[in-house]
Amino acid sequence: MSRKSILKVVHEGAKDLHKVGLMDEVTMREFDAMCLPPVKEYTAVQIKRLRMKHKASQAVFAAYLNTSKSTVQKWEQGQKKPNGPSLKLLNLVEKKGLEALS
Amino acid sequence: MSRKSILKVVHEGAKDLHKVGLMDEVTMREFDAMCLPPVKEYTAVQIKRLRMKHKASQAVFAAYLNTSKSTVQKWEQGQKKPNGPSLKLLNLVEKKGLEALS
DNA sequence: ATATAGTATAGCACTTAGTGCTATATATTG
DNA sequence: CAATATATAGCACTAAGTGCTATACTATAT
Repeated sequence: MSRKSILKVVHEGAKDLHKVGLMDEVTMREFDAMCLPPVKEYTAVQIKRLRMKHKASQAVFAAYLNTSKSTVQKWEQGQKKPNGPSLKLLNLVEKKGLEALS
Repeated sequence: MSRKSILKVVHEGAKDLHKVGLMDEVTMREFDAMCLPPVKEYTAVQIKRLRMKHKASQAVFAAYLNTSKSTVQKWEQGQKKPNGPSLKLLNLVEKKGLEALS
């Protein structure tokens, strides 16, 4: 059994506890946060591939992420690395597509 | 007729053009980007309200946004303002809930 | 009553992402 | 050829972000 599926099962169990009233809302939220999928990091070329996969120019891609064109350029050239929230957005794009940011 | 609905109608028309083949994928993406909903700004207290509305502690909220607890604190105290990508995430939370970031 | 744990506020020092600008190169299209 | 869109590149500045520590306020449990 993979580590991932173990987490999933435990999480299901926690949701049951919540239904029965043994775990309140706030604690439940805490638990959910601990089960958040790890945020993946990207290399410069991976970012570029991700963008082109969605047929977006640097300008358009930047618009979706609400950042500047030059920032996207620096990511793709490896001059700068996207910080936490930016990485989160990149992960969302990979998982759910650009439209998920609309 | 509101400006918003005008944009919506024009956008629908563009999608039709796309279906008929008069507008290619790339151009379509450009168009979509221009129709992106404006990203709303938040005051310190608005950020705090948004977080509490979702029954999340500062630590949990930070985890969802993939940022640090102290950054969330500074936002809520008005010491710092969330940058572009962070604002985008806050907008997503308000529109689709915290779970949308999973 | 007091100890414990979770949460929130506050301040400090440092690092680096982010921004804006300009310039150049290259397709690509009219 | 001219013109537009796109991408690469470098520079200088600002401010967000991070990590840390300390304090205070709950609320719950012992």
